[in-house]
Amino acid sequence: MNQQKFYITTPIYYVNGAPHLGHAYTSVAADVLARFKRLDGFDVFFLTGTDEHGQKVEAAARAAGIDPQSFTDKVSADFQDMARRMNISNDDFIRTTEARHKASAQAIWLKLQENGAIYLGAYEGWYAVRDEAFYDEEELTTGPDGTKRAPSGAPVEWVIEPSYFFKLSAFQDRLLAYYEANPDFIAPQAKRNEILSFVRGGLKDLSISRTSFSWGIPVPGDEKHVMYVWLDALVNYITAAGYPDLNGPRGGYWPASLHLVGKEIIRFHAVYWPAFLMGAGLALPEKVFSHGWWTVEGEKMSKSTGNFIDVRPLVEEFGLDTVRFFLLREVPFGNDGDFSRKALISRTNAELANGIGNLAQRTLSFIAKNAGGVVPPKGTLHEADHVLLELAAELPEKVRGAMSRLAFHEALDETWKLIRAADGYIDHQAPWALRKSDIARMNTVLFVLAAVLRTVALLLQPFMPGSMAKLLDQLGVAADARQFTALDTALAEGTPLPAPAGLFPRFVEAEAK
RNA sequence: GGCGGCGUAGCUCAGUGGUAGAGCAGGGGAAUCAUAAUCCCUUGGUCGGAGGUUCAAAUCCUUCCGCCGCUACCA
Repeated sequence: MNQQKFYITTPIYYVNGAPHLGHAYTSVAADVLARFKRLDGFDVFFLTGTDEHGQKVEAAARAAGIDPQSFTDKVSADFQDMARRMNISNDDFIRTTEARHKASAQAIWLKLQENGAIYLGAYEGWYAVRDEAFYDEEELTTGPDGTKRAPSGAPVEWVIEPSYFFKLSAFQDRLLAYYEANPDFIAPQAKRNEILSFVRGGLKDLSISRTSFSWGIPVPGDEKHVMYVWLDALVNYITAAGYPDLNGPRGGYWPASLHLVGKEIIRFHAVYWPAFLMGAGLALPEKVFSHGWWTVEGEKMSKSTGNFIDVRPLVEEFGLDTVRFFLLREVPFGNDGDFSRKALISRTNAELANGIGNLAQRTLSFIAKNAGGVVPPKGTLHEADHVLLELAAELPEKVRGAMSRLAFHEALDETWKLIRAADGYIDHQAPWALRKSDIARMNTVLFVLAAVLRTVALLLQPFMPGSMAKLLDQLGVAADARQFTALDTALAEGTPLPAPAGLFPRFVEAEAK
């Protein structure tokens, strides 16, 4: 069987700081999509990793008093720990300091050179030796003695340094034609508009080598230069597919189906990266999706306030699936949102504890006590049963549609409509009354509820893998019957069920003293 | 300045020409299987302001006000 391939990536995270909520968000979103596609029968390759070169990393290592490689080893390990603790199902974790990546980046450089997309020129600008940085004319101030100074106060001088350039300007028309021919390449729409406007405004050639520091991949044939970090970094996506040998076991995954990125790096992925690929004669990714940023308790996360939050303590306190759910439920993907303790508690109590948790508990404990602890026999279906089952039968396509647009919150919203409908159904059918009057009818009602719960649990697996595995266990669904194809088969009557146990405890905030 | 987005119930948002919607929060009632969870009913908006097109506008046009994003070579 030739499965359809789905290759999804997170950005590789820059190791000059520790992992925080923003990184976790991208990874969880990518993970949910990867899991969804696997359950839906795709051959998925899911990549994440760390971006480890560049001046900032070199400086951060120096500040920490260790060599850059030891420094990046440490920070990269922390990102890998976060991925593990968030239950991220990546198939590979790439580091740009790995030999396979150096080989790939140098190979693509040579290809670009061979294709005439690279030339040696000079980068000119106002440079502050003290800051080791270039500044724009507008950023400069004039000191009391009439000399130009950087915003930091450091003196600047006009520096001309040799640099290799990528002929980005030559790709403007081809990029615009590509955006035109592939209207969904950049999403959401507002970001596409920004990129279109940027590219239409004219592209300048891009300086793609540096001589002012050495922590990077050497330029082949001119080792005084290291490669510009973004060229180095972006290439990771194709390195993982085996480049320069795309005939290997993973070559079939290229081009990537989806690059998930934060909105601050959309340009690199939607302009530079496709241009590099065009220059190297390689296929372009199908889609780049830019998601929004989180504020925390209404405050922007920033270096100056130091209010970056690590999700790991939150996972300890609230549970992993609760945090995963909240991240994708609270805010439409693509929008900015606010992460507040109050919202996390009220959202998860209302929808997890009181919603699916309570529905599962009331159904399963009723079955355990009154239906012999097996999936009850289905009798004749009434109108109300058909209505609810029909709603459940329509859910997979609704969720699939939402997921294809990366509308996670919409997929969850549709699922919760069914959960609320099931709560209404159980109240109206009142199996606790049927227990005394009509056992066959009671069993039918319980069967319908169990069937609906199975549909919900199967579809929610990507979002909350641990909790939904528990729920499926409690519904007696075999481990090999949890792919989405199982949605087409009926729940087996008479299957013995284990004792039910709570899924999502209600969170009660400890009284402040 | 240029380009783009947004402004709809207390909150978060859906709704792109045909009698204003959802969830949460608020109010009233019911039920008791369940994690005191659930169900039913309900309060609440001159859809940022003004003008225009149309038989009909939250939805199209003009203008004004407010908020936000992009406007490249640190990543």
